[in-house]
Amino acid sequence: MAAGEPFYVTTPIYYVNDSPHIGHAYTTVAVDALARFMRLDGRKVMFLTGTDEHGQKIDRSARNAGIDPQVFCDRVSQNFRDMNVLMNVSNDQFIRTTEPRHIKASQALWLELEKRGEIYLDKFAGWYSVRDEAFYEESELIPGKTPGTKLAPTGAEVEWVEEENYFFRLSKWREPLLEYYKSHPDFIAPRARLNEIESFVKGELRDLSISRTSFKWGVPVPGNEKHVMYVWLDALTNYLTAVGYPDTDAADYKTFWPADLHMVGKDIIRFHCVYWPAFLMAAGLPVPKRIFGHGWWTVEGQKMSKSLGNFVTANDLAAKYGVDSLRYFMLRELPFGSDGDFSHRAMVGRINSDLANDFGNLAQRVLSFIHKNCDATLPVPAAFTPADETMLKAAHDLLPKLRTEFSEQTFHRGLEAVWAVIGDANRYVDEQAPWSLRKTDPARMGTVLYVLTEVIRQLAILTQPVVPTAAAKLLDQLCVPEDQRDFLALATPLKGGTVLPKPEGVFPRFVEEPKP
RNA sequence: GGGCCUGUAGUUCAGUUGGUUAGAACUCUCCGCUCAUAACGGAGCUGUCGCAGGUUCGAGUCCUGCCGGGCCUACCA
Repeated sequence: MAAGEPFYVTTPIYYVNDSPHIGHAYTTVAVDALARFMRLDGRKVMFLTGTDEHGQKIDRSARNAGIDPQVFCDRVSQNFRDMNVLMNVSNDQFIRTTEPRHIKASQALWLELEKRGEIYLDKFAGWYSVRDEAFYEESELIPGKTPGTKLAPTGAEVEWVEEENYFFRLSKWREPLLEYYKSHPDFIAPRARLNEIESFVKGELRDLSISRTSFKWGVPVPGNEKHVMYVWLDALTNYLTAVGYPDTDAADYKTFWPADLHMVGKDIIRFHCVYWPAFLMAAGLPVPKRIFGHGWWTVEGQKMSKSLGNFVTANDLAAKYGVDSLRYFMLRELPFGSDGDFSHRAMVGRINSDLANDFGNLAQRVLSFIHKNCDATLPVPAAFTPADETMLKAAHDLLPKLRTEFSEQTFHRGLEAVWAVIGDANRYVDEQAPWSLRKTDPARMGTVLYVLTEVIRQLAILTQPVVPTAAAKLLDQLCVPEDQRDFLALATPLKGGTVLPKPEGVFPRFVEEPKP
């Protein structure tokens, strides 16, 4: 991949009806790790996240709280910004769908679709769920608790709605979508999601209702102010807004569109893999390169829900386990894309085994040895032995491997590869036994310590995307200047003779609170 | 009803186009080391690879049926 090549990656915009929980943190952290990786690899990155602030649900929530919807959105949107700061997220932009630039972009996209004959006005009637933002067939409904009421299959309340709606000619895009999936086999990931989407599109694709008249909290439809735009049309457009649309001559638009990756939870892949590319094709705009639908976390084996009261916020977890540990856990614990379980036991296992014992202790045992036995000075190496070369090569071979894994979002495999080298390094310490060499061959001891320190430097540089704070501390301890921490710097080895500060552990063990 | 995915050591998972004694990590046991965050290294233990058939010289790996788990989607009421 050429240096300076653009990389545009997004999280979904989060619906401000929720407060940030582990699921939001998960998506954002994955994208953050990817964005950091690409920046370190010399790519020109645009990392976008933000909040989705329109729709009837929000309107009602605000009204229930007795406040203006905009005030409500301001308040809740701030929670997501706070989460980003807390989780050490390096987003380049934070977009809100209530911003003027976004309203402008959404209306421009609407007008473009209208101009191309992709939108028509029709009468629509059906059972509508405010919570799900969706219409249901009569046959799908289940009886509610009180006689006469009906519920959606999701358990949400539905109401009979009759209104005049604008429709998008989705049905027309069935074939082009199927062709696009076929010619872009990496468009939908993981693979299993592609099958789902394909079978959905192969069925009957109905035209999509894309406006509402029953409430006002949304982007007004240009030319017909009785209507506001369907929230998903409004929401998806955020990815264009952020790069300057409708100004297709804008520098950011030209650089970054189409997006390289939209990372989303598996619940919203249909909107991203069907509606979004259809809107774009219909508007004559390029389609994003890839949609990744990741899985869900359960908590201690149970589905997370408000009613069960096991709702885990990002704040709680970060406070309890630490931000780096949490980030590492989320990306390492399960194959990225699959569902997984978040348990205290598994979390502590990762912290203590992988971070503290393997990586943290490797750095500590080496650096502290240098501190005590080499006047705190990094030794100048003599000629390398085959064992040294093997050790160094293992570290050098990581970057190409990580490039592959990160570009496919198989973060767990990338981390596994890094930890394999950490294991090699721990073995190398034992085999070389610098504590014995200290008495028999101090020069050789120096070379061994140098090799280890150099390997630790590489490991620290490579783990920055996942554990940015700890990796930075480690690089500080190696006296690596701030501008020597990108992947290009991997090729420039440490210079012997540097005086190193007294080392401190960067990954503390998690110690259980004694039971009272 | 149709479709997709899935069921492998106590746990979480790998197992490439079917090929010699089924692997890793964590846990556990023993041994070694003593630089280090009671950390590191080595060895070992545990499996009828969901069940039953079939194809094959040979199947965890392909086919059929059944059982269990998850998901998408349709329809009748």
